[in-house]
Parts: sequence; C-alpha cells; structure tokens
Amino acid sequence: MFKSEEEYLKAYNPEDFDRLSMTADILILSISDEVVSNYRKSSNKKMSVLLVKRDDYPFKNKWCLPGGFLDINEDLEECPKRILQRETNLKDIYLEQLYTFGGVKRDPRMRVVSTSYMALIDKNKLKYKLSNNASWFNIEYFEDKNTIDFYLDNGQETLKFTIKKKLYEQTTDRYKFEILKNEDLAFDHPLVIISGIERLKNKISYTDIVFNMMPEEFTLGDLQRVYEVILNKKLLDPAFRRIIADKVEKTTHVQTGAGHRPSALFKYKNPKR
Amino acid sequence: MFKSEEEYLKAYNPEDFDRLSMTADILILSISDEVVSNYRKSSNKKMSVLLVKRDDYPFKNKWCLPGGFLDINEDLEECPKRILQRETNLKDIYLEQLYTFGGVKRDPRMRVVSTSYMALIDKNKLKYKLSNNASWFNIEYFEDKNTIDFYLDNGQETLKFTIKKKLYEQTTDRYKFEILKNEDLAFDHPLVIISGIERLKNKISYTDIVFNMMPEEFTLGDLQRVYEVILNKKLLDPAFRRIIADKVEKTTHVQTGAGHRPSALFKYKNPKR
DNA sequence: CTAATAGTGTCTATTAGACAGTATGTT
DNA sequence: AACATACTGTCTAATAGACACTATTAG
Repeated sequence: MFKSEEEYLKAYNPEDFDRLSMTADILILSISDEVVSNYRKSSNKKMSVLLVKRDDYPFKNKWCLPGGFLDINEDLEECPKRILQRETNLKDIYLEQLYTFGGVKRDPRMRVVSTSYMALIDKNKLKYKLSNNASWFNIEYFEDKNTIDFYLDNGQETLKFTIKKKLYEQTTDRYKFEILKNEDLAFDHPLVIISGIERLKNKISYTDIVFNMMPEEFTLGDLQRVYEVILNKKLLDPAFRRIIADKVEKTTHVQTGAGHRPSALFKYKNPKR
Repeated sequence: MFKSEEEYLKAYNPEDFDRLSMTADILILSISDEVVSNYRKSSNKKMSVLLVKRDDYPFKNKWCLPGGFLDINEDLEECPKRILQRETNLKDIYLEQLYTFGGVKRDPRMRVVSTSYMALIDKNKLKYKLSNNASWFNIEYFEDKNTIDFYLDNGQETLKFTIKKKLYEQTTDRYKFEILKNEDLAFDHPLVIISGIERLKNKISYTDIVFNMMPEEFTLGDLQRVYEVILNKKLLDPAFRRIIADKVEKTTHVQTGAGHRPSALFKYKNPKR
C-alpha cells in the first residue's frame, strides 16, 4: 500500500494493463438535390453521406467513413473535429457522438475500438474541393419487417448492404442492428450509418438539428421535403406548417424562377431565445 | 505498397500507433422504497444507484461507479456485463451504452478512455450480499434554470455535486452537461449519472424499459410512483392509466395489508407480441 | 367513522390528421 | 390556359389535462 497519491503514481506502470488503439469515424450527412427533367417540378431531395475510398489494406479499395486514429494527447471529441476539417475544411459543425464499437475482431490489424460521430452539414457551403478519394453518396433504403436494404449511390458506383433489425427485449419500438450482407463498405460502418439515420430521425421531431443541414434561407417546401426524406414519409402541408411555425421567420426575399408560384424564403429562428 | 492483405498485416506493427487503456463504468439504477411512519401512507420511492468505495489511489476513499479495465480479448459490451456480475451476481440484465468519455486528463495515472453503460435492475431481486465496499445511494436532485444539485445518500453519508446545463447550439431542449462542483465522487462520474438519468427520463415515455426496474407483480400505484420519480413530476391518475393500459395485464392477486383499499396486482405485458 | 389510496366517468383543451380550396408564378 | 407548387381555412379524430366522484380496506 502506498502512502500518498504521488508515490502511487510514481510506481504506476501503464504497461500493467492491456493497451489498444482507438479511432473516431464520422458519419457526415447532408442533403442533396436531384434536379428533375420536368422544369416545373421541384427537385428531389435525398440524404447523402461522405465516403472515402481506402487506398491501403485492410479493406483496400473499399469505401468507408472518414476516420482516423486518436492521438495520445488529444481529447476524444477533438479527434472527429480534426478529421472533419481534414476532409471538408469545415469548422464549428454540428457534431454528436453516436456509439462506441469495440468487438475484438472488428479490425484485422489489431485491437481497435472506434467511437462514431455524426456531423450534419449543408454541403453547398463547402468551398474547397474534396480530395479525389472522397465522394458524396446518395442514400436510399427500403425497410420491411425485419430487414433494411441500403443503396448508396455516387453516380458511378452503387454500394449495397442489408441490415437486420431486432427488437430489444422488454422494449418496444427500438431496434438493435446487425449486418446481414455487406460486400462494399469497410469495417462495421453500415452499423454507424443506420445508427446515425435512426438518431437523426428521432431527434428531428424534438430538436432543431435539421437546420444544420439547411442553407441560411430556404423555402418551406424545401424544408418540408428535407423532413420527409429524413422521416421517410409524406407530411401534410398544414400540419407541417403548424409544427415549424415558431422555428422559422419570413425574410423579405422570395424564390422565383421555378415553373410555378414563387415561394417566400424563411430563415431559422431559435424559438427559445 | 504491399501486394496482399496478408503481406500487409505481417509487416504491420501495432506499436506504430498511440496506445491507451479503456475501462467500462456502469451506472446501475434501481428503485428504493422508503417506508413512511404513518401506516396508512404509501412508501416513498426514490431512484438509487450502486456505488463502490475506492480503496486505492487515485481518488482513494472516494465513491465511484463500478467499473474496470477492458481486457484485450474481450468485446467492449462484455466488459460491463462482467463487472455487473462481479458486483451483483446478476446476469441477463438490461444494459445500454451511454457515452464514451475521453478527455486527456480524466485519469491521473495515464490515458484512459471510458465507455459508460446504464443497467436497470430491481434491487430486491439481488440474492447475494453486496461486497462491503459497495452501497446503494438514494438520488435526489433539484433543478433550476442552469444548474442541477445532486444529493446521493446511503443512510450514513451524503455525497453532493452540482452540474451545469448548457443548451446545445441550434438545438432546443437538449443539454450539454458540465461538472460545476464535485468533491465526493471519483473521476467524471457525475456526468455519467446525469446522462443516465436523462436517458432514462426520455426513454420511459417511448419504451417499456421501466419494467426492468419493477418486480414481477406490482400495483398501478407503485408503477405510477416510479414514473413520477423518474420524470420528476406528478402525474394524474386517469391519464397515467390510459397510457399504460396496454402495457400491463391484471393478475388474480391483490395487495392487502395497507391501511386502505387493496390494490390489484398487475404484470408487464409486451403490447407488440 | 376516518384516513388514505384505488379506480372510474366525463368534460375540456390541445394537438394531429385530412381534405378542399384559393393564389400566383412560368411557359 | 395549364401546370405545378404555395399557402390557408376548416372540419374531424385522437390525445392529454383536469376534476370530481365512487369504492374499499385497516384501524
């Protein structure tokens, strides 16, 4: 037994405990506009995710979420910020911890525990070109009772994976996820994508995080379509406008040039301030 | 550049990356009954948490959440299960990952990243005596606009700490927490306690996790008081009974012996099955 | 009888869902 | 004029909140 904390710390040998490496992976989500041939129709919105192509083993040539090793002198929350800046040159972005994955065999190199984060951005604000191993993939998914099929598309490649959902014991309406099929994405990154989307889906109704994905000024039609693509269902106009009424304020600008009645432009207004 | 994954892995040296240790800490929550002098009145319910007293540096003689180092050959989710069994001899318990804390200075010995978990139990089901450095503390807290004062009491000692709450930028109704004052609890464990309570508070209204804290059979009055202590507000009887109506089913038993009309005993019924 | 909780009926207020209608730009 | 979206009015359904009332036991 030691007499004092100093004495204890001096005698302490970190090598006495198992040591491992940690990484942070970021799910960077944004909204993409798909212009439609008919000039009158509004653009189709999709969720999209930034992936990078691995140029070395393990998982060489597969796509994965941007990530990197945690430095020994770096706070855990600083790590995703650093990676985000490396990939997008963006700072002060909405960032939220998702989940920590720590299966023994999840990285073939050695024991690596990974904490995943979700970042929400408006990708139109990106000023710098992405590095040429990075690409935005539009997300589409189809859900049935027990599985979800994902299709990620960047215009050239389509990545597919299938997730199995299982209800928690003694809990309704919340799921545990498991990878059923995945050939195209590295590591356990499909699980990060599904947890992030679920988190976003839940939070959109009781927080204002969606505005992190919107431009400064937007039409209510655009905002509604973003809600719809995240919630994966149609909303009725009057109900939607009631719900967001106190989160937005009208600007003096209008959006013209579409093949129909011009829409007023709104901006975010924090209802609590 | 390597020709194959095997070749790459053979040449791979884990020492090339910073290495650190990980721990898992568990917030074990239960409900305690405080018998009241007046024989007619029902018992007072409180949330309670299992703490252990540290018998060595760092934080010698302070109380902390049960925790331990992650083994190199152990999946991250197995670690809290092992600790839970060590402390309570319980298996197959509701367990949920809360948050991963990874500040550089959070452990004075060395760099330690800790993933926290929440376990919900009915402590009356414990068959074995706790080890003599472990104790249940009743939780009381008082909230105002920016701070929360916590008082944890095990009948002999009262531990106090104060948490500061800050609204997330561009998000309403969700808080970031920070320790303002803490003399009695080791590490950053006050943050684990507040995150767990917040998580439980949110989840109680859209899941059935509360039944993990209840005995097999219970009265609706008891169940309502558990909801009230978790949500930290009074509920109206008819509204409460409407909400839980399809989650419980009446048994043939009744609870007599209290100084008033006997109450029917109910048990949990999963409404989705 | 009384104190205390158990349990229910019902009215009201609020919120969500549905539908139909009017408005106004572009081509 | 026709199309497509913008935007609003209003009815209905469902849910939440409030209060009052009856029921039943131990002591």
